[in-house]
Amino acid sequence: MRAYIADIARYEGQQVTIRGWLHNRRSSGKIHFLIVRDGTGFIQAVMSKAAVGDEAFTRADHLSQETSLSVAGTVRADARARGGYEIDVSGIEVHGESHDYPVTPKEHGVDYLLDRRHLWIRSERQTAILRVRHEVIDAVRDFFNSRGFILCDTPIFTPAACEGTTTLFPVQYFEDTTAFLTQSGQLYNEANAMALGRVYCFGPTFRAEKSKTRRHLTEFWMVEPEMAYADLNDVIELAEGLVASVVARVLERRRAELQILERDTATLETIRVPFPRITYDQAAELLKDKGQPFQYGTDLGGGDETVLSEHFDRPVCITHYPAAVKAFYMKTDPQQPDKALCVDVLAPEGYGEIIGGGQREDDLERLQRRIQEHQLPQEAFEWYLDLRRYGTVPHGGFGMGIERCVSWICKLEHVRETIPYPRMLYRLYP
RNA sequence: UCCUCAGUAGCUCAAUGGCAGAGCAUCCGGCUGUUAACCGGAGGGUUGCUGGUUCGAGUCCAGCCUGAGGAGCCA
Repeated sequence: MRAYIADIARYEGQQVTIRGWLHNRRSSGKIHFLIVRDGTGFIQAVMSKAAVGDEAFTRADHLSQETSLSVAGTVRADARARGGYEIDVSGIEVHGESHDYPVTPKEHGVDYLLDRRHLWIRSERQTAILRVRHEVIDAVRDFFNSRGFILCDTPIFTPAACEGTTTLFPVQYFEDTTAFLTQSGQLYNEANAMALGRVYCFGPTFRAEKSKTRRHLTEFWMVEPEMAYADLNDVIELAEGLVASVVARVLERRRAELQILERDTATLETIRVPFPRITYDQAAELLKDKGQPFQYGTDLGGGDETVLSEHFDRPVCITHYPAAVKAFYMKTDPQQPDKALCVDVLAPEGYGEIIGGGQREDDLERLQRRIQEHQLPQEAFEWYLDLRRYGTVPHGGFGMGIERCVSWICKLEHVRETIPYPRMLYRLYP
């Protein structure tokens, strides 16, 4: 009977066949220990000479790492085994040999591994991360779907910049114009929200920033909800609910993966809404108290975010940034016109920004003025301005970076391990 | 674009300006409970590239290439 390793407990005492790959092998004269993986997990298959005979035993002498094979045998509970079960082998069928597999059980450098990312993802650690990624994405979808949000995806090819063209990838294909790869679904999302009320888009995003840091990718995935008839407080509550829900879901369903990653889950268990909220001004005070060199009026830098996110034991919401450092579509605060009705959510443990969003400018004239101030071509935004011409309402939303979120939940050193094939400055292969 | 660091066997790394080394991987042999198994043996090198200093350069100097970390910018 075909069985998956993840379900192996169900088959105790039964004869099963596992179809997978050889992860590692240890041998002595009359016994082979074969670590087999099938994508759902790892299990040790024990092959003794007495049980399978000399010929079959000798044929297994040279099975090498990542040989694809089917292993038939009896499932046996064993306290010595990781996972609690082993398979006593009765027979092996090899499907494809594998010689000199490049990713050995020993250490490798990052560059070496990234050049072999298509093989690296077979490793226990990488499969654990990719399962957490799957769970995060699944939890995000469930969160919005269960709250009545409609998935309404936005285009990848866009005619103009969301916030200027300097960090966009140009595409030469369309007649008489240069297209760009999207850096946010934001503007289209606003149109969708005026049609469907509460919407979200979820897709790849492209940033042509010359960023070389552990929190940047040139191609990453972002989920962006947008709500009609919503103010900044509604946006913050939605963001808090999403983050808490995603963390709870991963703790509920992917504890084994977090354990493989040696992730201390204590700091994740405590995450409950509401999150602490501070204004930009309070953040500036806090940075000053902590001796962080910080120029009031500028955006928070990576180091500033690290200091702030280490100060709180859960994600922290930072609101009311200076309008000057935020995008043109951010609504300014009527109480203090130099500040924007925006929110960034910083993940704890030094991970920094995972969410950015806020309330959008819903007044036609103020929005036109902002477009001029940012020296953007108004004709490219006429359709966007229509949203203010035909039944404008207060509305808002945010974007959450999936890779940064996964990186924090798994407590990784670098976001490049959170996506199957990372795209970075100087990294396009494989 | 700028700053810092790195590049030596298939991989991870050593080597005071003086014979190019180890562990793992591979191959051969041994071992019936191993957990990155272990023990013995063998093969494996244009020290990133170009030039310079020197009796002698993996090592010092200059330039270049490739990568990593960070800055700016951002999710």
